[in-house]
Amino acid sequence: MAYWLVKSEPSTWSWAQQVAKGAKGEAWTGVRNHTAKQNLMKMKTGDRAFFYHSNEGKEIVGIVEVIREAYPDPTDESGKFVCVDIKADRALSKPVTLAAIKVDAALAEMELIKYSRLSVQGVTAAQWKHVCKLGGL
DNA sequence: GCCAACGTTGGC
DNA sequence: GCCAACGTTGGC
Repeated sequence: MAYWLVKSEPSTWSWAQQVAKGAKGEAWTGVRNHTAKQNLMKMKTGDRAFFYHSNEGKEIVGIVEVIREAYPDPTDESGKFVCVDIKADRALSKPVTLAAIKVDAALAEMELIKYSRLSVQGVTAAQWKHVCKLGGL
């Protein structure tokens, strides 16, 4: 199983909205970047991803599960980009902030820090475990 | 195919 | 609100 991190501005799509969708999940649309698209294409059903709030909050707030693998993004008129369906798995009991990630040596290599603009990123197993621990899981 | 101009994202 | 990073566009 692979691990990922997806970013959203809460004003556009928040963790609370994702949770409200329940087990049915929701399409993760709107990716218009080829690097992010490549990551979406690699996602498998059952993979987990951190749900990160950009701009407001700037913290990892929960974990989602991939429930449908990449298919054409219905919101993309050009037909070039894809989306996946995800459902909320569980919330972190304590959100992990960007500030906390930045000062943690174990997380210094996270793409969140290096490529702050990339909206779909890969996370290593070691990083995943560490963030879960910080998050109180 | 190069590169300048411009737009967008997202942290501060 | 500013600015750095970086992707995209379009002229040549």
